[in-house]
Amino acid sequence: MKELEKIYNPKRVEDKIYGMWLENKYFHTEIDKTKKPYTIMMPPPNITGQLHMGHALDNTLQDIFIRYKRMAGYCALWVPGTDHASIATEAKIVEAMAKEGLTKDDIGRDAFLVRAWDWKAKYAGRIVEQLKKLGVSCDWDRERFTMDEGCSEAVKEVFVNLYNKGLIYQGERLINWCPHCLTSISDAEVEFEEQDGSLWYIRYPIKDSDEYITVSTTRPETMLGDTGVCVAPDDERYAHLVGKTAILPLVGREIPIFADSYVEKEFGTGAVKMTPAHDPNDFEVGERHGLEIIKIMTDDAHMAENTGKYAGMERYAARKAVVKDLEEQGYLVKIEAYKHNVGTCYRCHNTIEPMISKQWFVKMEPLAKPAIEAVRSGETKFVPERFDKIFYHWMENITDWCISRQLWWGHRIPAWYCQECGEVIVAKETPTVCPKCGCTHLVQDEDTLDTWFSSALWPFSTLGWPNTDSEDLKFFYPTSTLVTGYDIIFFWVARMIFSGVEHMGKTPFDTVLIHGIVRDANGVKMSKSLGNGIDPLEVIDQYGADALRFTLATGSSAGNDTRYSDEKVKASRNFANKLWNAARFILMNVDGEIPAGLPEKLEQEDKWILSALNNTAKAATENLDNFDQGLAAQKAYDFIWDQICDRYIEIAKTRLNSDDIETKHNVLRVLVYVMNGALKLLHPFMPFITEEIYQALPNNTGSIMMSEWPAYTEELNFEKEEKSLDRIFALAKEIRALRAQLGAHPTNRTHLIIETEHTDDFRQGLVFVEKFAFSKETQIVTKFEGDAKQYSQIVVEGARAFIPTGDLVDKDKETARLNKELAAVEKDIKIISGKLNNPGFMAKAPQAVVDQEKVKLANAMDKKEKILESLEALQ
RNA sequence: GGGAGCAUAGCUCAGCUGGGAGAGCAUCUGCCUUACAAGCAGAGGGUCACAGGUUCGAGCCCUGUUGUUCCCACCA
Repeated sequence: MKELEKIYNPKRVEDKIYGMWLENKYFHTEIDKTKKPYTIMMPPPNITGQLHMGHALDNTLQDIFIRYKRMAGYCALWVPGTDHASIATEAKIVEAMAKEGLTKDDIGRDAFLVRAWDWKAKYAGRIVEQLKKLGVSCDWDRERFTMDEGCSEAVKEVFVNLYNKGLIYQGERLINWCPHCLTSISDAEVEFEEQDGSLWYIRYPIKDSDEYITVSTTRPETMLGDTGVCVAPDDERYAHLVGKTAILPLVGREIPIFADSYVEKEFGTGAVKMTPAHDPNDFEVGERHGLEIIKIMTDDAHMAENTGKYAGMERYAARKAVVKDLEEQGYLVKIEAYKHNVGTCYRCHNTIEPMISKQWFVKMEPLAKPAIEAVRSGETKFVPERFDKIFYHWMENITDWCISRQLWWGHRIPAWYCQECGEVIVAKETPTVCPKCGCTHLVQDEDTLDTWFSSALWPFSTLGWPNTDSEDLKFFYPTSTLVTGYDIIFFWVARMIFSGVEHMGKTPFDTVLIHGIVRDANGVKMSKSLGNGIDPLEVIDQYGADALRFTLATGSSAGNDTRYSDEKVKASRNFANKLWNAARFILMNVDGEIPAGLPEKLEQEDKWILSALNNTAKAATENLDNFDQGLAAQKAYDFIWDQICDRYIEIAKTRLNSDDIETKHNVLRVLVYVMNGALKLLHPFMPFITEEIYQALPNNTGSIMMSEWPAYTEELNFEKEEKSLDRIFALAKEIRALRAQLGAHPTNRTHLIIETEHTDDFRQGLVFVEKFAFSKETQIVTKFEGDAKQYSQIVVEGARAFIPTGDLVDKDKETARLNKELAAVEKDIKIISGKLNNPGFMAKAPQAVVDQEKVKLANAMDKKEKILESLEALQ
């Protein structure tokens, strides 16, 4: 006999088991052409990151599917890795350097990169270790990093490729500039925030006239860069001014007044100041009308030297100063309070500054089109489906992607400039001579690429691309399932899809499983700044990884947010403990060797539980195939708790107490078989405890994670036994309810007569009828012949039970109970006969439904009659 | 301005292609029934947001309304 602790202790078990899995290389996958591939690429966490609930959810889901598929016979590969996260990491390093009183410029690019790689070495491992605590079964031997050699090779290949096709270009355009991170960012990286601002009305004098034209703006300081005033073409108020010249106050610059349909007459004064260097719309209008572009701000959002007395002022200080001067000089007409949206940097949340700047861009339209087509054709499916709309909308309205970043940490742009002739050379290998002028004065572009540029290639760069001969690439690409949150559909999912289509000719995954975000118990998004985040590692420490995983898996459904609460984890922890004790019970009864496999002779209750397991396996498998992991987990939970623990184990006790060794062994063998099946169904959700128990059960060899998934089999389908046992349970349940209402103590065992056509079934189940119904000297008859007046009666489908009233106590309570039952059954009868008397129902409802209703009615009538009998007997 | 999700028991949520509303937690009652009190046996509790419609039949399908969350756009 094996003694297990009374309370399951995940801490004792989890690290030990994870180590065992690693040691045995169970996570490692090699190509096995006898199997079908099932591939998942882990969304690489940032190396600066700490494991948070979002990671826990995302990786739990992936682990569930990869473990399921591995057991179900697929060649299951899960590739992990980390992302260099250029902007986030660089910010952290700069921050750390600031504490030493150093800046990037102080130490220079090379020394900075040394620090960055040190950082990577130190912190990439941290999040990996944290992931392991969750129990993830990814192939760590294949762990990748977005800046490792292979990924870097892929980045260069793609850049050169797209450049040669004219899909990457360099241009002077208006971009989003983050004055804090000191880099450009893409449109997708701008987050708009509603802010209380003002609308300033400023009048600009018209040249050679006493007239003014009044403009309105939310950013008065940008007037220093104004190069025009625009009005609506059909605006009669200003028609006479179009073509004239305005004089820019404070600056004195002469700027044209012109018309463009961009302007809406109704807003403000209907006249708009144009600052093409600092406003995206103005830039576009300016391009149409050939406006001069005057950049008036520095990279750190201070006023540039060309702004005269304002030069060097921070942008908001300059705003104040400009407004003050305008007011003093009589140009300020009025100020209105105004709510508007302000773009902020998604990393640091500082207000971005639109600026004209020379950057590298990816031309999106030619890439977006085939990607849209691929998804439309069903090559990649979103789960839930509705997310394809978000994808389409974004892809259909996509703007060119600004990919250059003024950062040092990242993939340096493979472009060189000839210092002699100005030639631009884009190449994978560092060029030594200028192909145009032959000189050797070549300088590489200082900028690096958007971090998402490399993650866009993740599904194939991790499989060996650009080496197209890679066997891994051929076997595992396209991957199967991408599991990720809806918050990065634009940043990542869409870009992986068009990259896959462009470079591989195939979308990178079969299915994109989208999940929501994890909120706190109050439904508030967990965030660092709010401090309401819950550390998964602490939860694991307290309740175990299995409990956390189970909570996340059951609490979330595709596309929806989920709330985390300790109560839920506690419930999962309790479930783990329940399972533990069920296993403990089995092991307590194992004394020495028992034969492996199922016994030849199965009792009806054995068939019942085996059939239930069989059905559970079928249903749970279907759920997993539909990505309804929560439903699958729930089914395993219900099966273990309700069927195994509450019923079968109770039933088994009688045979376990038998002196006959074969009787005892037979039931043990069924118990072990059923427990094994249940453990397997639960394993993807609770890998640790299922492994621990699996290893302890007799005759099990190897690891549960490499065992075979329980598939449905006709051999274990026993409908008759299921029905028969369900009838017994139903009857016992009613008897218990009666007893509870009458306040019968468990020690007060009653006599019981069961009237049924299924006498054999009940006789076979007699011992556990008595156990569940707290009866004694139970008789089973086909026809009750006693005096009904002396008995309480319980009626279920196919059986009726008689308990001598003398054995129980309270007549009034029982009368009340029966009256209540009577009312319920009468209500049923009314509803059902209503249906059956409805000609429409009889004519149009399917025959099966009609038959079902007829059976229900007959049962209900029968029950009513018997209740009336019982009531009468009580009087 | 455009779009999407959600609204079911006190709380958190299930509810498959329409066929008499479920779970966990919480509450109440009774139990230390020798695997488990992190447990066992019971009980109470819901006009499935509202209003129409389709249907023999609607939590589920359609239309509208309200509330709520989110995404996109960004009129200076």
